[in-house]
Amino acid sequence: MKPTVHDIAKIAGVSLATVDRVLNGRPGVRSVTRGKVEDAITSLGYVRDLAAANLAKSRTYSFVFILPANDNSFMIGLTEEVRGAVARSSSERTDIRIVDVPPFDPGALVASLEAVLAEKPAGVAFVAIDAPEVRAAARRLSEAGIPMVTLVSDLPESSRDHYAGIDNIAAGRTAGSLMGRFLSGPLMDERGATVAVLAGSMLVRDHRERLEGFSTVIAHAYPNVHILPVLEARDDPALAETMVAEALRRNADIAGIYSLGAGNRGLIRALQTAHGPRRPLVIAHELTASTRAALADGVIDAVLNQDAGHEVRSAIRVLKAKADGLPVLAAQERIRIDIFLKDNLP
Amino acid sequence: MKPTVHDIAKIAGVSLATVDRVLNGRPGVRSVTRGKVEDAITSLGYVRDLAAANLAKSRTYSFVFILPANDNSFMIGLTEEVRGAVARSSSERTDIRIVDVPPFDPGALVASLEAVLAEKPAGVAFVAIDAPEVRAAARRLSEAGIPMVTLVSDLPESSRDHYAGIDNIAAGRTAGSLMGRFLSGPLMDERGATVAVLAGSMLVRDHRERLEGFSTVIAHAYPNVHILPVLEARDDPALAETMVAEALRRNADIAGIYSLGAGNRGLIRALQTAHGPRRPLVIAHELTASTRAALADGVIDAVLNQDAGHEVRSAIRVLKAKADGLPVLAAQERIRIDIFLKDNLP
DNA sequence: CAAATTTTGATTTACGTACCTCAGAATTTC
DNA sequence: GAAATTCTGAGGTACGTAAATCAAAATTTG
Repeated sequence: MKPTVHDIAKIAGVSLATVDRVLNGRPGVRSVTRGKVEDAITSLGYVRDLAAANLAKSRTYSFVFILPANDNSFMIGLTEEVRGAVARSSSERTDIRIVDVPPFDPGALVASLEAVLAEKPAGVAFVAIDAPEVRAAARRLSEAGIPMVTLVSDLPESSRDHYAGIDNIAAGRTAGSLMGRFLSGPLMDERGATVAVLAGSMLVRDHRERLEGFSTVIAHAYPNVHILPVLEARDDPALAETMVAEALRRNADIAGIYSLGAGNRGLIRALQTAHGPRRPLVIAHELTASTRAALADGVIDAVLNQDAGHEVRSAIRVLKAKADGLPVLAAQERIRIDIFLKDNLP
Repeated sequence: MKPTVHDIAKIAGVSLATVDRVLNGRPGVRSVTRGKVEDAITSLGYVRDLAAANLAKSRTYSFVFILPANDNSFMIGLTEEVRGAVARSSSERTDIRIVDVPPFDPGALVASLEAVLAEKPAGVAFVAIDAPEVRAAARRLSEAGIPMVTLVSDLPESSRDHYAGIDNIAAGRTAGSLMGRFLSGPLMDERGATVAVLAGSMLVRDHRERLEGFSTVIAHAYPNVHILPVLEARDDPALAETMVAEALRRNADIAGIYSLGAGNRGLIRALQTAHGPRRPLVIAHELTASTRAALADGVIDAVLNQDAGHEVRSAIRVLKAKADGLPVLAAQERIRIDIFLKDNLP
């Protein structure tokens, strides 16, 4: 039988009230008595029954998710997943609020974080922007003892407790490796091959890191692949379409395209209307309705994906664990880089 | 405020005891009264608080995991993950027992299932063997109302409630697609390329399905890739080593190897000692210490993996949900086919 | 040594559900 | 219409913890 507070009281020779005072750090216990109780706790191997404790406290975990109001499919999907968690909140004892912020705007994010700080929730998740003022705001939340998880884009060397997202350098490296291997052969002659990179913004850390990983692998393992200057389309489908179309027109020998950001609808349209000598090899990020269709049609060759649902569920689990001072299961919370070819589409 | 049993009693104009009788299907309620209570339940949108109910029942979920006593790294890792779950069992209200069975032995598996049936646990997970007698034993468990989850290898069209494992046909297709693309070019001349397949046993469904997916893609998309007759090494490292060494000796022009089973230690040893004109392209299954090292060293080119930890945690979640008659979150329980290149090793 | 203060014990209520008993009411059966 | 049977209500205890009150004991302070 699992030991209970009653067992502790019996073993320590004190009353239940004193055990409760020790367990919940309430005042009014001499240190000798506290010692006896603590000894009993360790000797019995007591662990508090969280379900019973939460029931007694009639506790709900109040969490805030700060999400950029970006209209690309990935962010919409992410928001949808958070909504799903909101729908499940009653059975999970959570109370999740979604706060929208303008995208790519450090000031707005800081303002939201400050507002959140005032209401003292049990935890906060947000898509980070890598800026000093955001880091400072995060520090204030941390000092207020509010658990914090970054979603999708990280804020390293900050006071956040956890990052629920993929390793973007590894993702970039993987894309580079696939690009190199797929190009070697049919699409590459002795003079090498030219590759274009389409990004959202080099201000966002995840995009920078993907590019870094990609470039490193290409430079080291596939030296005769040349990378063109990065096209920054701000994750905007329309802008992406014109930029890619323009690039394909100028450079007829583009053999591969790596799209490391969002807004792939535009990329796909540009690819479908272009008619060069041969179709370029395309690797993109995030499995959405449009990239999935493009993959099935052979317009895109591979999609690297991060599972938004997993990220959201993981963020919630971690926030709960941190709120309770419990350890997290690292293996369960690692977000994978999914690689989809048309053969393993779910 | 979430409605409670007290609210139902108030709204329905009955006592708490009657509400309890209706909720827990106890006898002694006239159908008119039952109707009033049920109306109140639906109108209030009442859902029973599982945590409180489990506390009141001081319930623990007793689960049995039947695992083949195979000594390859994957099965050892799987068992390890179940052990981890056992370690967490006190905080998760589970009581998990591990039962070992001899591998590839339908009779032994049936005997274990029968033994499990006698003790009436709250759920059973097992690595299925695709045989009629196993299907029959599963039916008996199902008729006894015991939730059942197949792990790693499925028993389709049976009475199991859920399969916690990957889509092996898709895995085989993915391997075929990677093999075809990676071979096209440097390793393939006009005459095509020869590929060897190493399997455990064609008696196990997951191996058959992987081969099926692989062969289909090769036949359709890469017709000038020739597949040699399958080598069946019973997931035994020693046997695998001799068979692969022998095959490489006979067939100097093997350009690729697809290892779709376990026991890759032997394959790797054979590859390291062989010295043909050029290293074959190798795609294997399951990320273990040895395949990971081989991937890092460039002896293996890609590893398809199923996350044993995810499978075990998923099986437990699903068994719990089934035991409680709750729905499962399909997206959360889908086991991914992880693709690892040396660039995205975790 | 008395007074003030701190520490401790005993007891209670609560969280939301399960499960039990017993008495009384309603209904059915004869 | 009485007896037997079936329903229903009222109330309690339990699960393991939280949190409160109040009195009694121990300790410290003056």
